[in-house]
Amino acid sequence: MDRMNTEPPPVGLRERKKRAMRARLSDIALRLALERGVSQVRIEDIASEADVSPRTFNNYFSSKEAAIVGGATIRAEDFCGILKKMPAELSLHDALRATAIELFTEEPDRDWIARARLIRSEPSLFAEAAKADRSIERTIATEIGHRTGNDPTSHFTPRLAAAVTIAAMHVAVEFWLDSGNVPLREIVGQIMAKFHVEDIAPAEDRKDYHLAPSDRGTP
Amino acid sequence: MDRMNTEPPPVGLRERKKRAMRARLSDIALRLALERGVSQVRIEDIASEADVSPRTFNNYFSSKEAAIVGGATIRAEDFCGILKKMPAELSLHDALRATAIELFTEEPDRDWIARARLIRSEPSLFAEAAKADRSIERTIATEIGHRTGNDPTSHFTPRLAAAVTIAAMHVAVEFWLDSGNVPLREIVGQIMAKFHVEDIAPAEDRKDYHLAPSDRGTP
DNA sequence: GCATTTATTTGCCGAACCAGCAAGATTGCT
DNA sequence: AGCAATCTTGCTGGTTCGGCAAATAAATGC
Repeated sequence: MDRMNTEPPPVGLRERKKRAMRARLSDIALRLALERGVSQVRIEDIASEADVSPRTFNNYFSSKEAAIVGGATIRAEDFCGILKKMPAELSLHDALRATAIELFTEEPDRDWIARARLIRSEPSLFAEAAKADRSIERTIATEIGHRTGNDPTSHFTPRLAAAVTIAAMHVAVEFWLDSGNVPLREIVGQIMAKFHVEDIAPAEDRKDYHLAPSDRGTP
Repeated sequence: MDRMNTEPPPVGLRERKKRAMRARLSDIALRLALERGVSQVRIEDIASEADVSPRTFNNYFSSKEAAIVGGATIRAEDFCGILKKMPAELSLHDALRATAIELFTEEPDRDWIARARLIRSEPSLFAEAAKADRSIERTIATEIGHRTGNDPTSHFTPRLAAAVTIAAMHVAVEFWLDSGNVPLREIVGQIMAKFHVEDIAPAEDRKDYHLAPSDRGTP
């Protein structure tokens, strides 16, 4: 009866608790890492601050590095969401540039900045972040392929566009971290204007890599 | 007197043994990982095959992942060496493209291919490789800065050029691994032609931060 | 040569990581 | 309230990885 509205649509209370715990562990991990340095943080420390057992921590994250980085691992959908809304008239590169800029319209908050700096200063964190980036790149490549009407499996253009875009955003963030108080979106805009990825030319399709029908068995 | 030629210039016997051991451990690690899968290889296994103690393994590599990936970590100097020799008349992008192509003139051997595949299939290895790539990227960025006559610290162009070039080479390799028997250098050439990084324009130095007069015209 | 210095190998150790397992506690649904 | 699904937790064992110091090997000096 009156329960109809109270239904747990995508978010049951259980799911929310789970996400909250994940976020909390991630926050604590980040804070401790900033205070003491990554190597001086033990899983036990994080767990005890969160009032859970160390074992529980490992149910959420497979390493402290994953916890520290993990909070920032939601961007791929954002990017794709924005890209999807870009008018079809735009060239691929213009669309990507606009997307990247829009992704950073609001300036990052303190935590995001601190995390970004930390990731770039600690190789173990950088490695962890790279793992995440890999799947992000694939997601974006798929979306680009969707937009340009071809499949990342048989054409490299989507993959290339995704890879260079991500690389450019990384450079932008890194440069921004080192520079003064210029808005990040400015730098992103400038950097995305400093290079150019070609949209796929329908003519030079799969002809030049004669790998069309066969191959592509096991990657 | 006659000692002048016999001096141990870069290579003492000690140094050679060291490198040989490093290479041997790396080879064994790779082979075992290919045979059993990375997670089924223990440090002890590698060490015992190499007839050294496990402790010694850790003197050479800080993890088995590092050992597996480590063999392929010499490329930066190669790239820079080739880039240095590129005629100054070439635009930056042309130079980078030519460098990338030359870097892959000889087709990779079996081991290289196997390692490349493995790295791309195992996240832990991919992460390790990413760590290495980071310093490679910096080295290349410095070299590019040297060529274009500006400092990666105060300008983002060298960093951007390095980052997108590396990203492109990765895409090329990955695509090549999945595709038939097209020469790798072909794919590298095609991919490097699908995008373009601008050489730095001496005019738009650091001034244009935060004024970006509708970005320089892109044709 | 032989002694000295310098670098490497090794064993021993301990702190820490991390996943499987099964019991106990929570939550969701009816 | 009762039942099923899920989450938490302690326990555990295998593994990692670096510090330390003694033994061993290589390079240097005399």
